[in-house]
Amino acid sequence: MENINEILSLDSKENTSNFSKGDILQREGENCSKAFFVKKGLIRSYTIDNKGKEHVFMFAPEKWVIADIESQEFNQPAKLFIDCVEASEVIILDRRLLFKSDLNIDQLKNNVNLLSRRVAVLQRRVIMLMSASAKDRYELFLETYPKIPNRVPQRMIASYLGITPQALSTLRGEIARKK
Amino acid sequence: MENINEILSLDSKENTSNFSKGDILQREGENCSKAFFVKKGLIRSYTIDNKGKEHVFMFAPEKWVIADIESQEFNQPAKLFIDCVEASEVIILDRRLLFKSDLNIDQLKNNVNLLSRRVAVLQRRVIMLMSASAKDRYELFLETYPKIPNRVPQRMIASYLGITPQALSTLRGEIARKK
DNA sequence: GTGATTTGTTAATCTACATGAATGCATAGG
DNA sequence: CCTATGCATTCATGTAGATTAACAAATCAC
Repeated sequence: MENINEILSLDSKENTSNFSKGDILQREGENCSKAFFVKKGLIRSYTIDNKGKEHVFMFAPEKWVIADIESQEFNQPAKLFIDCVEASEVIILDRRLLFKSDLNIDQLKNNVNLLSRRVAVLQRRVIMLMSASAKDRYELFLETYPKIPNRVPQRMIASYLGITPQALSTLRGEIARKK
Repeated sequence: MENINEILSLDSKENTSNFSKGDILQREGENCSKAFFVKKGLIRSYTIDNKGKEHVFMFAPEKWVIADIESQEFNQPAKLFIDCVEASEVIILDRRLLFKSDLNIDQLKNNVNLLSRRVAVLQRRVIMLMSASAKDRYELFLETYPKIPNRVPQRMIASYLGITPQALSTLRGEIARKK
């Protein structure tokens, strides 16, 4: 969701809110018509499975948008939690504003591009999850989010990769030893 | 990509082509501006990793659309192969027609919805790949594609699930024994 | 039809990663 | 300041699924 000119132009019409580290913007089960644009800080979305285990779906550093598109699209209560990894400044957008209202052709084309980009990123992630080892996935994470590894606790990175913090620790140990 | 009225309306302007089982519609490395709408039959997309192993990305039975959106979006040569699991009748669409040309507002809104749906499906698949066991993934596959399990070779289902054919065979054995 | 290749199944062994527990550090609250 | 809780790391052990191999059934080529 890199092209953000349009979103920023909505800034004046929408609220910018400030949140502290750990604040929860959306809980599982809630009605979720909101999307969150990160002006400053770092937020993440995640599920909690039936064994109580967290699975980080994505991180959103500055200028990224985060939303529970699956639940919105199927008109279901939220499947994802969204909370702040750092203190953050967030523009809260109504999803209907982004996708449904009386936008003009250029805005709609822009949205088509935003969504295509999102599909592309997810396609890559699915292929990666199916075919790559934990080490390869860690390396792709570093590429995808080059600026955030030192801002995110190890356990969240592990959760994003689909492995345990212990496995990530061992992995990092091996990588460090090789260099 | 369930809402297909618009696509079907393009039918007359576009070519319908017939393919035999095994025919390849797109190869890795090719320029890929096409999307494929399946009128009849069954096609799939997949990657081949650097160890020569296939990973099925998705199946497209009747009325589904398949395309390598990642490569198109980033203007790269195709990452995905696309071929026919069964003899198929396919409408070949130019991606630019679907996403880029002078469409009217309703058509663009429709495309936004198609892409949102696609994002939603991929979000679900990512979460599933991260958190679910092979057995759970198999059950979700049966839900996602209720009509095709008997039309697709086991090895392709295994590949879609991210496991080996042997593991799937054992799994199916266990499920059958329990019933 | 016949032989050859591909497919699905079962079983033995191997391995990447999970799980559980112990330890040293850090950060937070009183 | 001290204690408590959480976090990262390491190690011992467990396990889901990979790998390899063998074989039967199905499909393909001719």
